[in-house]
Amino acid sequence: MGHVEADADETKTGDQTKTDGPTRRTPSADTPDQDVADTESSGPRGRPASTSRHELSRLALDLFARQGYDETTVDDIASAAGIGRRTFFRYFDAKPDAVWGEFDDELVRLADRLAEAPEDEPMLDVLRRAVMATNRFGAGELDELRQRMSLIGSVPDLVAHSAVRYEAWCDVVATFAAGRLGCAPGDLEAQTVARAALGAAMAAFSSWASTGGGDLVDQVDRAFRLLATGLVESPSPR
Amino acid sequence: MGHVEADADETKTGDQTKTDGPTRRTPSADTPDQDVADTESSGPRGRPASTSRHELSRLALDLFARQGYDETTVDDIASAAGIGRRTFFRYFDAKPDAVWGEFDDELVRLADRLAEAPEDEPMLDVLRRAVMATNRFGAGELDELRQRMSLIGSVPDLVAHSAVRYEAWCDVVATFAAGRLGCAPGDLEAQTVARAALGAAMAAFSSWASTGGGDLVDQVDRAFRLLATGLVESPSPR
DNA sequence: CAATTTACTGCACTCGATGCCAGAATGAAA
DNA sequence: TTTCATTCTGGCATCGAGTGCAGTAAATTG
Repeated sequence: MGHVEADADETKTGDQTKTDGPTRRTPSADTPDQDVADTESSGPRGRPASTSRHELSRLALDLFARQGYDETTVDDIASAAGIGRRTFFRYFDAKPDAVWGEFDDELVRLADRLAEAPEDEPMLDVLRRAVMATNRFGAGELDELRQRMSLIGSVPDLVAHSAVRYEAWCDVVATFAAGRLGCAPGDLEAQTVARAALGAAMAAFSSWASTGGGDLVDQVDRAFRLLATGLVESPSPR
Repeated sequence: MGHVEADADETKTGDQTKTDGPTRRTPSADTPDQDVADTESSGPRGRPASTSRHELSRLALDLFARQGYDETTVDDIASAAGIGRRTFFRYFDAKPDAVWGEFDDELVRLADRLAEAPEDEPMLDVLRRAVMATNRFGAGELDELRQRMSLIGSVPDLVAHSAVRYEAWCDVVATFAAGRLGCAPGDLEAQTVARAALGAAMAAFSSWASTGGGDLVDQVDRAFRLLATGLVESPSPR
């Protein structure tokens, strides 16, 4: 059970996954753009957050790179950030989450792109383009991304945790595929498409993160083209 | 006594993954076939194990089904089995491992089948048949398997842990694919094949475990055929 | 200043996991 | 029988992740 929640009625009130910080919007500690407020000068109401999710993430990543993931305790991260251990868990549900930047945001973007695609564009083309599009990063972010992906692929604890994230990704794709195929997201066809697509994306990431082999988006492109040709090298590719 | 192999510098110190019990061979507690020993009756040397991996697994599975995975502590399992908590961890590296029966054995069988396949049989056909073959279970085992897979797919902790197991599966397939494709197992092509195949297998399991939809082997068959046709329904050529 | 709102954090606790080590149960050699 | 080597057992202590609770700190508004 579990996987695909086909319905739309959102009965669950729970605050789902922590997306930003203690409440929801980053107060100002990270992004210096608070001019977008209402007409009047009205900062957020209560005590301002002492750090930000992104700040913590960067800090943690740094420690992981230096002394290893398992050798870095949450206490280490917290005290390095000048906050209490308990506060760390207000920003992240779990230690591994610090490695997954704003993954949830990317999920939403992916879903949007899939939904926007013209109906007559072949399913796998839509998927390929959408995944490519959601993985275009600026040169500045690329290094950090590579670091994240490398960790995620090598540290057992992170490999394990990644499954939960990837399953969410899968759900998005399965929902899209189900729409195209005219079946339920949980059906074999939609699930196969979704999980195979996930496989292609993971292969691209894996190969990109380990060997410095070229452009990430290009790897995604190649992996998905392989998928579309039944995993046989096509005679006349690009 | 198998291959004792005294000398030869044994660089691999780690006892790899616990495959059977405290040492390596099941003493006798579970499988009543010890006639394979030498001519003489020579039971194992030290104190006999008080239970077996399989016994513990069944017991744990039972508790999980009754009170839920998270609600069942290792202490619960241990005391239900009449052993100490510490002893549980002699049989299993971690709590989730109790749900994964003899997965490692299946991995070996898969690798064997892949290696035995004739060179001229198409790669995906070999994969499809091999996965199907390693998933034929007797009626007696099917219920337990369904229970396992259902847990693995629904309990977050188990979903997470599954990634580690599946990665081992992927490695086997990637090695095979690399041989067929003439590339390294870590290359994009082999990785894509391996992870897409894993996706197909997972989709089959998922769909089989959730909906009582028919035969497991048949689901595997269909998922892999979808893969081979570029994820396009192929009953009638377009 | 008081009230309100929001964030921080220490404390206590549960549970998974691990190292250490004494002890128990067995077969074999002396 | 005694002794020894071998192998499994399991209590104890310890660490780290994660959580509920309760109290505190900092900001805005009136």
